[in-house]
Amino acid sequence: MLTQFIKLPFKYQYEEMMTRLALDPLNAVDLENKTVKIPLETSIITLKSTGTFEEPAFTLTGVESDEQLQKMMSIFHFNRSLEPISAHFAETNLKGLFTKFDGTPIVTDFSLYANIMKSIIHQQLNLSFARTLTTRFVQTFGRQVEGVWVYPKPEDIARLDVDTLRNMQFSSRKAEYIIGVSTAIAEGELHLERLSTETDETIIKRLTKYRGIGPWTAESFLLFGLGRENLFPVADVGLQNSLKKVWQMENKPSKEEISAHFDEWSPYLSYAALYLWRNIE
DNA sequence: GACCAGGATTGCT
DNA sequence: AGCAATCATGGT
Repeated sequence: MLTQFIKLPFKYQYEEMMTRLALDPLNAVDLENKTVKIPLETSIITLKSTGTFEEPAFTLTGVESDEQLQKMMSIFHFNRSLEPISAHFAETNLKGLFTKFDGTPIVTDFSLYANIMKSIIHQQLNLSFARTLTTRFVQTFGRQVEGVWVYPKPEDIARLDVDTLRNMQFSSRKAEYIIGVSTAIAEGELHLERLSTETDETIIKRLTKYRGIGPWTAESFLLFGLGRENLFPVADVGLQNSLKKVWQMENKPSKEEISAHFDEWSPYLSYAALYLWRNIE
């Protein structure tokens, strides 16, 4: 396919989104040229911004199939408008946040397996060390396509032993989780793409059966793997801290104090979470 | 040096 | 069902 041209009928914070992507050293982001290279299967697709916040426009090069095009549209939230979401939250107690961060999309990870691995690695670690570990993981076991790092295949990770990861500063428990989940995927027992058509509840139930995948990781899969719109990880400390700030509280709010607002924020709970995270970046 | 971090599991009441 | 200890290590 030739170059694709895309125009969006809604406001979109491309530069801000790119800056967030650039926080992960594995992402091939070029802020000067406003491009990012995305590895899909064996080819690299380049996204470039040619528009503005008010009138977003983009070019896509390297797309080889309609399926890849749809995948890109989905990853970057080009296929659904952000306007109804802004309108919805303008009537809620998060109005200020949604004014301030208007046009922030949910950008999903580039592969479902990458999402799960990244989440397990990030569990309980501060962001900077978590990124170090993730980068080390990908650059040791993954591969490069046209200069862009790609996560390894589950089969490759399934073959590792715990000590290999331990020597790379993974805890043995984290190493067990990573190898165990990768093994289940490699053997076909856990098929993430097939699972992705199920309901949120079913997916959480299925995923949390595996050692190393708890509620936080399962919810992260729904939100940043699949881009599901209506969930709020109440157990996430970052969200608790953000709400404490927004509501000007002495202490972090309890799960009950948070979930009391779910009716008000639904059916876009995920955006509430995303904009709250942005509030503490 | 304590305490926390975009948690999860295990074992104990 | 609910709590506490445990896990490894870097950041503050």
